[in-house]
Order: sequence, then C-alpha cells, then structure tokens
Amino acid sequence: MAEKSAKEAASSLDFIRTIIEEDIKVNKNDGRVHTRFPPEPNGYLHIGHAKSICLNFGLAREYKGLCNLRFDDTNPTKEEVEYVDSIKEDIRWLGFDWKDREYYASDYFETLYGYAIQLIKAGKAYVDDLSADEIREFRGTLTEPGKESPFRNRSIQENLDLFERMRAGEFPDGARTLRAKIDMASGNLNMRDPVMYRILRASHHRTGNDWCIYATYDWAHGQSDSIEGITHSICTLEFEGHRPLYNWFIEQLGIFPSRQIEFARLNLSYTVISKRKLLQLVEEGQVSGWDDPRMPTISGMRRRGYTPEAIRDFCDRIGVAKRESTVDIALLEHCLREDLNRRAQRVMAVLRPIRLVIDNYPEDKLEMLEAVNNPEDESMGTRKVPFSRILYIEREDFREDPPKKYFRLAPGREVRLKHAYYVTCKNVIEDDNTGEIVEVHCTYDPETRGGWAKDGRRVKGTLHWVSADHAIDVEVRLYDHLFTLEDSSNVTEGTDFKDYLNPRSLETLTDCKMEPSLKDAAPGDRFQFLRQGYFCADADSTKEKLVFNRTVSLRDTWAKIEKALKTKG
RNA sequence: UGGGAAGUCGUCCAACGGCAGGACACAUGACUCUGGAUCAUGGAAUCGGGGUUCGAAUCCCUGCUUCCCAGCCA
Repeated sequence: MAEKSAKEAASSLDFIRTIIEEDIKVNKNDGRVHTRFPPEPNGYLHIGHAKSICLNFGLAREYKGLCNLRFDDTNPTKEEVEYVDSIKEDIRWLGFDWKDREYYASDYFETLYGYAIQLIKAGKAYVDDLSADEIREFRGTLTEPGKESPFRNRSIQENLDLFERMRAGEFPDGARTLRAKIDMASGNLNMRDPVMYRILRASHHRTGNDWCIYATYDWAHGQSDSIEGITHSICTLEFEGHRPLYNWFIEQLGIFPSRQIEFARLNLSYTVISKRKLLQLVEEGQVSGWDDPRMPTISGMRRRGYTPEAIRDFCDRIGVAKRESTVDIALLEHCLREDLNRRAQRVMAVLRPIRLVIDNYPEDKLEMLEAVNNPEDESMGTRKVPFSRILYIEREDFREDPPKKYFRLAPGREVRLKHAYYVTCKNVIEDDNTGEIVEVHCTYDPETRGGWAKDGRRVKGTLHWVSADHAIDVEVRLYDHLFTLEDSSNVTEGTDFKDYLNPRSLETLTDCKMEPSLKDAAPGDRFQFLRQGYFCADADSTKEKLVFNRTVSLRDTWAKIEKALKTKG
C-alpha cells in the first residue's frame, strides 16, 4: 500500500521535482536542496508570489533542505523598506519561515565588486563610455547583430582604473557602465555585452549613500545565488533567455554553480497579476490601497478574509509547469469555500432587510433560541439567538408573485425561520405612494419551535432572520471580480487594462442587521452568514459600527435557476 | 527574416512507447432545518500533416499557432 502510494506520488512529480530527485539520486551538491525566494522590495506580494513562495519553501520542506529569503534590492530608485516589511509579514502569514536566513543582494555589493574586478582582470569585462542611447543603437536588433563599442578593447589597466573611479563617484550618473565582454553578434540579446553596473546616485534603503554604482539584475542575481549555495534557483519563464548569461558569469568566476530553472508564472482570470499594474491601480486611486480586499495581493486577500490554508491549497492544486496558462479564479474560490466551510461559525445577518411581523406572537415576548454554530463541526457548540414578534428577513426572500421553483416566502406560503418556527404569510403592507412592500405579516405555529413540525409536515424554504429589537446595525461590503475581462492578456487593440475595471466590484450596504452575538467581533474574525457567504470583520470597524467584507459568496443554486428561467423567457 | 520556450477536456495539471486520468467549471439526480455542505452520475481533450513501431500524447521530420528577448528594470 505504502509502496503504491509512493509510486503514485513519483509518477506525478512536476518537472522541477523530477529534476531535484534526479539530482539527489546522483548526489549532486551532496544531495543538498537549497532554494530561495527573491522578491524585489518594490511592491506588495500577490497571489503569483504565493505560488513561488509555496514552491520554494515547499521544496525545501519536502526535501529537508533550506529556503532563503533574499531581497533583490539592486535598484534603489524603486525600493522601499515599507515593501520589505510587508513582504516579510505576508510570507509569515502564509505560514513559511526563513529562520535567520534573511539576506539582501545589497549584502553582497562588496563581494560583487570584487568579482567584477576579477572579470576585468580576466579581460572579460570593460568600462564603456557609450550613453544609454548609444548602447541601444550598438546592440543591433532581433535579426541583425550588434556592433562592438569603440571602448570595448581598453587595456585591463585602464578598465581597472576607470571602474575604481566609477565607484569613487568621479563620473556623473549614466556616464559610464561596466559591461561583460561576451559576443555582440549573439542571437541571444542578453549575451551582447550586458551591462553589469550603472552609475546611479540614489539613496539605498540599506546601504544609504555608500554606493553610486549599482549592479544590474543579471550581474547580481546569479552571483547571489552562488554565494548562498543555492542549488536550485527557480524563477519565471521570462528569464529563460537569461540562463546562458547566468551560467556564463558563474563559469567565468569559477564559483558555486547554482542551477536556474524556469516555470510559468500564475495568471488568474478576471484580475491582473503584475506589480506594475497593481501599483498603477494603487497610485491612481482605483482601489483603496495595496490591501484593498479586491486586490489579488496577499495583504488584500488577507483583509478580504482568505485563509493561508486556502491559498496554499490552491497553489498545490494548480501545479507547476512550463506552459503559460490562466487559472480559473473559480478554483481559488473553491479552495476558499472548502476551507471556510469547515471552520467558519454560522451566524445570521440580513443584508437587505424588510420587516416581518408575526401577528399572533405576543408583543412583549422574547425567546432565546438555540442555534448550532457549525453543522460541520459539532465541537463548535451552540449559541442563543433572540426571537421576538418583529423580525427582519432578506427582502429577496419574499415575493408577492413568486416565479416557478421559488420556495421562499410568498402570500399564503409557509416557510421555516431557521432555528425558530414555521411562519405563514398572511398579507403585506405597501407604501401608499411607492407601492413598495414595507412589511410582511405572518402567523407562526407555536408547535414548530426549534424548526420542527410535530405533525411531520415539511416546508421547502428556510430563511435566516434577526430580531428587530435586538439586531445590531452593520455595514457590509460586497465584492466582485476587479475586472470584467476574463483574460487580461486579451485586451483589444487600443484599449488599456483599466478600461476593463468592473464598476460593480464593490457594493457597500450600510443598513444591514445582524444577530447580537457578533457585537464584539474583531477585525479578521471570519463567519458564514447563513445562506449568503463567508464574511470577515474589516479593520474599518468602529465601536459604533462593525464593517464586514464578503470574502466569497456561497454557491447559489437558486441564482442559477432564476437566471436560466429568465433567459428562457 | 535572429535566439529561446510552449501547444492534452471550457480551465489547470497528469500520463515519460502500452486502456488519455484527476481537480475546478458545467449538467443531472439523491440527500438536507443553509437552494450551503455532502453523495452519485454524465458530457467533455492529445495543434495540423507525414513517418518509425505490433502499438505514438509520448520518438523522428515538417508545417501552424502562442509566449519571451532589442532597460543603465527585475
């Protein structure tokens, strides 16, 4: 049995785990597995990063290896400590721990500088005086080879001198670069003498003004991996073309050979996953911030009410491959519902209230009815919910003229009030001017206390409700997909991704009524509002008024039926 | 027209020369004090064309499509 499951597991390894197991088998790197998660602190982490985090930390866990956290902080013009802090918080929240292995590419600036001198001495790097524009012109195009810079063949001595003076700040920003001397005719543009250092006078969040030259990604990343002894350096597909350069630097330097492996980044339907685009939404005020509950950021999802377990489960389920793909956001929502269904306490809240008066229920009577907290988990116990003559029910749970298959309340209909009694609708009161229904009148059957009829008669509908006198007023924010476009890479010519922002992605309901047991809910507390969805108390809550985010709705079979009925005519 | 990579149900991932399988989504039914959950059932795919082979999603050839690369971003 165990053998079989091991076999099954072995037969469904993704390509990265296949590589790792082969490496372990031949005892490469002494069988060591050491990965790293290398964010640039220039924005908040998103669900795409979660995929990478789960992969890198997960691999380390599975193969009894290590995973470092390394900030790729080589561009001081874009990076900030705010981002460093948020990234650490998000990784921890997701459930991963890098222990004391918190590194920064900036930790290696001095080592990198030494490596650069080593390359210059080997005649493999040179100081170039060409401007950015000139470098571009000299690079050639996709189909034509580039031209060598006139400064390419300076003497080693001159290069050493110039590079030292670059560091010393003798030249203005952009005046010179250090370039690797490789091949200006390479079909791979990354190999056409890539820039290793640029002169940039910007204050760095960690090194301050110590440096005025900064390593580029290509020069910093692989060497940082090597310095840390990273065995498997996992990155996304767009770096595939950089791999020859990654390997070239390591070979020329003769340092530990980390291996770069590329996988397809995550795309999700009805949203965008790109730090650049997310930053734009934040800066333009299209959302309230990086942690807007509609954002696919880790902080946004946390505020929305997502659990780390659901996110990790999602990352496990989507798998890892080299094919570019767009995962249906419904899978993410499924993982969320599955987790929340297990753990969320059920409560009753009426989002769009309408008064329901039970005419034959004594005016001054109050009953405390017992309600199960979670039918999926008996250990979560029960609570008492106040019941009285005047209640609120959901406006959409009453129809004066019910369509087919509608089995909620309607004139003459009997339904169950969850945990309470059967009630039968007798009449409604309408507003004289607008004709809008303002009150539904019912009678209740005292013999059905608790929701059971002694005579065994059944009702088709069960409604949630709250007692009007005891309800607390809350605000509820309903969220929908941030974008109306399923595939964000599919924007039609001449339009921008922001043209597809969903105008209905946020609906705020300010007149919601909730059972009093929740009055002390704290931000982050999650609940299932019976028959509606999972909700999470928001940080905007005050002592006067709680605010809840709808994390995700419950599956709504009736909505589907109704939609089908409507489209049929 | 250069270099690199990828094409399997609607979507995502498997199958590594031997019955194309799972999950989500969808549909149908059962059950239910949440039209939730749960359970059962069903439809649904190997980019095209050649070839090798007893046998091809898998190997070979060829065509097509898509993605990445011309930052002193990562």
